[in-house]
Amino acid sequence: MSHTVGIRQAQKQKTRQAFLDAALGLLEEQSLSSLGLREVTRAVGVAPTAFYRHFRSTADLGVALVDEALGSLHPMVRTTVATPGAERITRAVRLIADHVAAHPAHVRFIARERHGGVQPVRQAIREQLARFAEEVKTELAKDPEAEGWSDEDLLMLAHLYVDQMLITASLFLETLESPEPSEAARQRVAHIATRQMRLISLGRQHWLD
Amino acid sequence: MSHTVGIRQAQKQKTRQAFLDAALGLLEEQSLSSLGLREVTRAVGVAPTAFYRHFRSTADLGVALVDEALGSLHPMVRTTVATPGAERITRAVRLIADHVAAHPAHVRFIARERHGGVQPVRQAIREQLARFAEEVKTELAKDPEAEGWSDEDLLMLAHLYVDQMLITASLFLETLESPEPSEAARQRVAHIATRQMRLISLGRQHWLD
DNA sequence: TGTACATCAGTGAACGCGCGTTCACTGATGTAC
DNA sequence: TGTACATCAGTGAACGCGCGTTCACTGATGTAC
Repeated sequence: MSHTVGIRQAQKQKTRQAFLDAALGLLEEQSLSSLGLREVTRAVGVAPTAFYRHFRSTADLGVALVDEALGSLHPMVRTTVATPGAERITRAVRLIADHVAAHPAHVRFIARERHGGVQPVRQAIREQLARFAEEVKTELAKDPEAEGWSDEDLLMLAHLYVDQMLITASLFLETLESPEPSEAARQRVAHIATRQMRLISLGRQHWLD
Repeated sequence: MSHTVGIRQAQKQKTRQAFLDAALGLLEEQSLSSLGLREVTRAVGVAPTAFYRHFRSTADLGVALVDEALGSLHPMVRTTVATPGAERITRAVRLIADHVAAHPAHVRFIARERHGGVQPVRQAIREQLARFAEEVKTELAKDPEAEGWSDEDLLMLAHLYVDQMLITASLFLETLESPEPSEAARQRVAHIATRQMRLISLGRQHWLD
């Protein structure tokens, strides 16, 4: 009764994932526009031509990586922003810190390629970030504080939060990249990020004064 | 009496500048980590080996580009932030819009390589941005509004402004890159950026409440 | 269950090409007298 | 001002190498009956 995927298709998925993992590893020290197809296949341990069974080009692989890196993050961001009161900022900063610690290569990839040299990948990231902004806007709109706010202003604020989250993620990343990664450095970033978001929230509270 | 540079040195400077200009052009559509040495010399119209008379590597050239792109911007940022009152934000947004319109390739380069795949270039950009933040902090400290603020909080705020300026610059850039660059799109970015900075300023005013 | 054929993920050889770097060079510019 | 030597920005040939892409292939998996 239960439908199994088939050995062939399962194996194909596995190889595809191996391509994504290998590429992500190689992209820690270079950008996508210099990533070679043969380099990736070598890291996976297959023939160069096998690449074409999965992706048209490294740009195509890059777009797949964008979805992997950001696709599953939407519900978590939504939930975090939906947290009421002062706890929202604390949770947001912790979410970012944990996510960077758990998936540093994904975060680096997004930060790097957001303005990188491969147009379709930039586009894919821009679309994902626009989705995040829309979702943050939707959650912010539910706050009592959102009363009297125009849709336009809420979206402006949502973008401010999303950009701020990205900046914070990239600062956490730098603490991991440093020769001597320290808990103290992470605490410092968390401290600054928390206060920057508090300052923005304060601005929000007095926006309609 | 006047000291001329010498024909040889003047010619060398001219060639060096041709390298920088050519590289900047090529970097509109790729990132530094994929920029080839031969590609640059071909664009300049000299032999590949001439490159080594000026730079050790393309990474070295990248660092030179960082200084060219950001080095001369410090006095302008200082003056703008020193503007008192509500005019400060208007002037800052106009400064950014004008700078992006005048030097789009420089702005794109900085946005792209800030998190790019070439460590020395990332480092150079980080140092320049830290200088900007310090300078903004110094100017902010002169405001009456800065009374009661700790140095740490002023620097936190300065970073927020600097990051915000970069985000705005990169949004102006996107309006130029779009297939149909419109004055309306630029106005929209200016409008949003102005209100985002106003919101931050509002937060600043109520920080010590 | 068994057989005969179709599909298709991964192979391996081959291609032409542009890459970064080396080296000894040339000839205009600079300098000492 | 003129001469003899030094400097050095740019040259051009040569190198070994890895690149992306093509093609016909193999053999395990899937499917029809």
